[in-house]
This record gives sequence, C-alpha cells and structure tokens, in this order.
Amino acid sequence: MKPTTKDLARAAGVSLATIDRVLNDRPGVASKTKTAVEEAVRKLGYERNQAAAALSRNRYLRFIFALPSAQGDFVMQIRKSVNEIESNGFGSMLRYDLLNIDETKPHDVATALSKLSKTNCDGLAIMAIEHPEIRDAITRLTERGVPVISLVSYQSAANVSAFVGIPNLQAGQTAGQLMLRFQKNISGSIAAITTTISSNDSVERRRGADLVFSNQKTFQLLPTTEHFNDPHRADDIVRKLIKTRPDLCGIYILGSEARLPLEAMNRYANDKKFVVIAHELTEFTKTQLADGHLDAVISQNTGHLVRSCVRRLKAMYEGTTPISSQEQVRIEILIKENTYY
Amino acid sequence: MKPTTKDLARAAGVSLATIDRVLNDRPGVASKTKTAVEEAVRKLGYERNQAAAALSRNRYLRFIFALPSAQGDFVMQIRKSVNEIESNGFGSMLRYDLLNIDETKPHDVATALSKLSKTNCDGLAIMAIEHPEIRDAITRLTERGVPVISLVSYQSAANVSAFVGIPNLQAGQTAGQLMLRFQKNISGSIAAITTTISSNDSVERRRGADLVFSNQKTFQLLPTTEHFNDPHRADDIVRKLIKTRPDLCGIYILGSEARLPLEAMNRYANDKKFVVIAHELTEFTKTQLADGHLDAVISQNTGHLVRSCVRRLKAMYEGTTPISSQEQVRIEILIKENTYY
DNA sequence: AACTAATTGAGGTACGTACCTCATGTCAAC
DNA sequence: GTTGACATGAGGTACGTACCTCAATTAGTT
Repeated sequence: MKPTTKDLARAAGVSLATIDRVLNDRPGVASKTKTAVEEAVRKLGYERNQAAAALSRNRYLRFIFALPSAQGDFVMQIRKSVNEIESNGFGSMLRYDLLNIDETKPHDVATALSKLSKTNCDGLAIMAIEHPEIRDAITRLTERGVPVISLVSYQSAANVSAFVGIPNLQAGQTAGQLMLRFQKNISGSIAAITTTISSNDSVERRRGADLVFSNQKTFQLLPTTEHFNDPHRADDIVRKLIKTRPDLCGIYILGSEARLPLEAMNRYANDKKFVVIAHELTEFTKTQLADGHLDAVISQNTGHLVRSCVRRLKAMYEGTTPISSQEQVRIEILIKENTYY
Repeated sequence: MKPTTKDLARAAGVSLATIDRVLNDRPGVASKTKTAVEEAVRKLGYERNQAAAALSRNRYLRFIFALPSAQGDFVMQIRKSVNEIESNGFGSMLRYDLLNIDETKPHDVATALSKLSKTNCDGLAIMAIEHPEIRDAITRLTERGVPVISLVSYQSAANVSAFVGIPNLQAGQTAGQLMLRFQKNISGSIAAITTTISSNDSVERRRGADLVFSNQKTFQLLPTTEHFNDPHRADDIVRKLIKTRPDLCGIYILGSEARLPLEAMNRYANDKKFVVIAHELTEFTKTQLADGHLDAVISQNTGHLVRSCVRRLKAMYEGTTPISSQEQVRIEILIKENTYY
C-alpha cells in the first residue's frame, strides 16, 4: 500500500497536525520541521491520495474556460468539447464552466476576469487576443493565485503558466509543404487568405509557409489578403484572384474560420482544379473534404485542447507536473481518407 | 450538491443498506424494491461519487496490458506509454501492469489468461494475433466478468467488449492516397512491403490502398512482398525491386515495423528519389522523416491507445459509457513538418 | 397457525485527507 | 521572571461509499 499521512508523521517524528500544516501550506511551522517533513515525503515517496483529498474537501474544483463570444465553427467545437468532458471519467470532483468574452471589448473582459479569484475559480483557460488590458487582468489573476492557461492563441502575460495549442509556425510549414507536394503543375501562384492579419496565428502560419516556399523557385505564395468576415469581400477576393491570376493553382486559408473563402471558392472554381488547404476540422470543413472542395485540413483536436487544459490546470492545482510529451497538442493533417464522419 | 446515497434512501423510502445492496448488485433485494431504488436513481440523477467509492474500496483498480513479447519499435512505444500513464492524473486508485505474451505459443498465452480473474484483474487490454486458443481464453475471461479490450489488432472473440486502434482499411486508403498525391511522375509502379501477410493489419491496409489505386490507371501497386523480419530478405527485395523495375517510384511499407525495409532502401536508393510511406511513428521513423528518407508516416498515437483503453476499461468497470467520439483513435498523417522531436 | 426463507433495517467501522479547536510546549524579548 | 509570539500535539468531525453483522419484519409454504 502507498504511504499515508500517518506514515509520514511517524517517519518525520511529528504529529498529523504538523503533516497537514506542511502539506497544505498552512502557517505556523518551523522551517526545520518543514524540511524534515519534506524529507520524509521524498524518502517514502508519499503522494497525496487525490480521491481522499477530493472527498475530504468536498468541493468541486472549478475550472473556467473563457472563450470568444463571437460565432464561428471552431469556437463552437471547443465549446462542445468542454461540455462533453463533463461526463468523462476524469477523476471526480471537477467542474467546468464556460465564460463568454467579447474580445472587441477588452475592458469588459478585464472586468470579468477581475471577478475571479481563488474562492470561485481553481483554474482558468483563456482564448483571447493580445491586449494590454486583458494581459494585465491575467497577470493580476495569477497573482491572486489562480492558475491561468492561454488556449490556442498565445498570451504574453508574464505569469501565464502555460500555453495549450499547436505551434502555428510549424502548422504553416506543414500547410505550405503539403501545398507544394500536392501540386501536379510544375509552377504557379498560390493565394493566401485569412480573416485578419491582426490575428497572431495567421501571422505565424504565414511565416511558416513562407519558410517552405523560399526553398524553391517554381511556386510563389501571393501576399495575404483579408476578408474581415465580410462575405462580399471574401467573394471579391476569390473572384478577382481567379480572373486575374491564370497561373493560380492553390489556395491557403490561414485563419481558423474557413467558411467564407471556401464558399466563395465553390462559386467560382467549378471547372478548374486548385489545391485548397485550410485550418481546423469542423462540420463544415469535414463536408468540404468529403466533397473534394478541400484537399487537406491542418487541425488541432479540440477535445485534446480541452483535456490538456484540464490536466494541466489540475496538475497546477495539485502542484504536480504532467507529462509534457503528452501535453504537446499535435498538428493534425486531415485528408478525405483519414477523416471520421 | 449532488445527491448522495442518503438522498436516495430518503427518496426511495428504504434504508441505506438496501441502497447499497441495489447499487452494488448484492443479493437479497425484492425486485420491486430494486425497481423503486433504480427509479430514485433516475429521478435524482444520482451518480456514484467515484472518489469516495475508490477510497472506501481502498484498493486499486488493476488494469493489465497484454502485449507481444517480441521486439519492435512500435510495441516498445506502447509499453512506454503504459508506464508513463502511471504518473498521470487519471483519477486515483488505478494501477497498470504489463503482461508479456509470446504469440508464437498460443497455448502459453491461453494459460496466462486463464490465471486472470476478477480478483486479480479489473480489466484487460490485449494485443495479439487471431488464434482459436487465444480467442477461447478471452471468451472465458469475459465470462468470469473481466472486461476485455482488443488493442491495435482486432480480436473476433465473441465477448470482447471493444476494439481500440485505427481502422486499418482507412489507414491503407490514406497511405495510398498520399502516395498518389505525392507523386511528381505521371506514371509508374509502387512496391508494397510488409513483414508477413498473415498479419491482419497488413492485409486490411493493402485492401485500402488497392481501393485507391483502382480509381486511376497511371500508377500500379505491385504485389505485396514479405520479408519475415529477415534482414537479408528485406535487402534482397529492395535491391531486386530497384534493379528490375525502372518505373519504380514509390514504396509503401504496410506493417508496423518499418526498420528493415527502410534500412535496405537507404542502402540502394541513394540517387533516385522515391516516395516512401510507412506506418507508426517511432524514434526510428522520426529520424527517417527528419532525414528525408521517409515522406510520410501513417500512425496511431500510442499514448492515445493506452489512455483510451484505460478510459474504456474504467467505464466498463463503473458501468458507464464513455463518449464514443473521443474514443475513436485517429489515423495520423505525419510528415517532416508536423512531427515533434 | 406454525415454520422457514427471504427481505429489510439499524448501526457500525473503515478508507485517507481536510480542517477545526484547544492545550501545551519553547524560546526570546523586555 | 513574566509576557507573548510561535510551534507543535492531541483529538476530534466530516466527506460518501463499501462492506460487515445482527436483529426485525414480511412473505410464502405446509
């Protein structure tokens, strides 16, 4: 059997009360006593019995996912994954809540975060743009002792404890490489489209693709065009591209929401065959893959994202370290054949 | 707060002892009482507090992984994943043990399985060949009340509760499709090499690839050749292929151990560029990807395999149903760019 | 009606930890 | 040498479930 607090007490020559004080960082312990207990922990290989601890605490760990309130297939997917994890066997005594944040109003976001503290939140995973007010709110939150993870989009706030998501530079390299390998032409131009280049992931992906394209001469990646979530703009961009670039042989959709450019493609590219690559597997992109309108999707699994967040937040709460290898969210390549419907 | 057994007792108008009898399938409960309790469970939405249950039971759930004792990068990877999961935050009170089975001696395997029962094993995940003796041993094991999962390689034993692994037909389709898309030639022959075609996964993958190749005329997939883990044979096969087939433009390594054919390729294919696709990401195939000797790897993540087994075994033990969507092990495509080193 | 068997209840202990109170000990400052 | 701050121990309760015993009740059979 594993050692318990009783064994610790005996080994360290102190009482259970002192063990409790040390293990739970309560005040009133002489530093040499503390050292002795820590030594005993090390020596016996004591690990807190989380089941017992959870039971004794008799309260749920409450993890909060702060996600953009804006519509979008990908964010929806994440939301769905958060809701699904509830019924999962992740040990007990865990609760997950969603918090909608309107990124267009950073002040409101900051206000919402300021209401969180150790008493109502045991960990936060946040997906948000980079903004001074948000960054400061996060910093203050961590100072209040709440572990914070930045999700999908990296937060440079000093104290953010971790990032969960794919490395976007590599994702861009992957997309670029596939784009080249899927080409049957011997040369041509490839378009790059995104929602907005003020989004960090788009920028990094573009850089990744550029790295790949710079290794060869026959294909060129055109400058990134933005559609700002405007259907007409997206339509214009695609129509103009096809009309003015006879050598166009591929489209790379950088952002996480591929719907608008893809729908435009479907309108104008009926006869000619382009290699089309986009990001994030959603119901929509799945359909596009199945129909052959999309050649590949570079994706991160939202279930993983969410579970990884939970594991890390839990580990931070418990003061343990999760296996880092398993926490690296993988860049998935999806083509028609390896997608599940 | 969630309802407890006390609430159940009150709601059903019975005592805690009876609640206990019903919840734990103990004898001596009138059927209408049982119904009443079950009704209360449903009505209150009662869910057993697993932390408390684990604590009270005060014993670890013991899950056993039966893996082939034969050497191999892939099996090693699985073994490693099993060992790593221990320190994972998978709820507490779980133990994982490895059981080596020598598939060349099915009778020994059956004997080993016959020693397992509810008292020393709460769930088994087994990766083994299809064999009557093994199949019967598994059937008897499930009859003794031990949940069994077949891992990687499907077991047709009547009572095996689940399969954890990738669908190999689809994996073959994926490999075949990539092989065609990566080709810059306009026609040619592709070799198919494996350890032995008595292995089920190789057969299914071949069938998958055939499906893809039959949709076009310009490339042909050569008959599958077997090397039986013999380095000379592997060497011979590759050397002869390159010498006798000037139109050779690709190699598909079907089995899960790619080392021998790849090493042979590295010896003979220095000058000419083939598209090479293999299965399973291991340290070796990673290196080959990085060096450009391998163009793509179709893989299943061993960490996922193992965790999926654990989740399912746990769910079976607890009598709950895991989210099936999350349990489908995905067919991963890995190229140089999206591999982590 | 008498008897047996099946059913149910009452009440307990245990698991390992968290968290609480209160008493006692120690040491240093004045 | 008294005071007070700090350190430590003793001992308790609680969490929700599992598992045990023994008595009491009920139902079914003869």
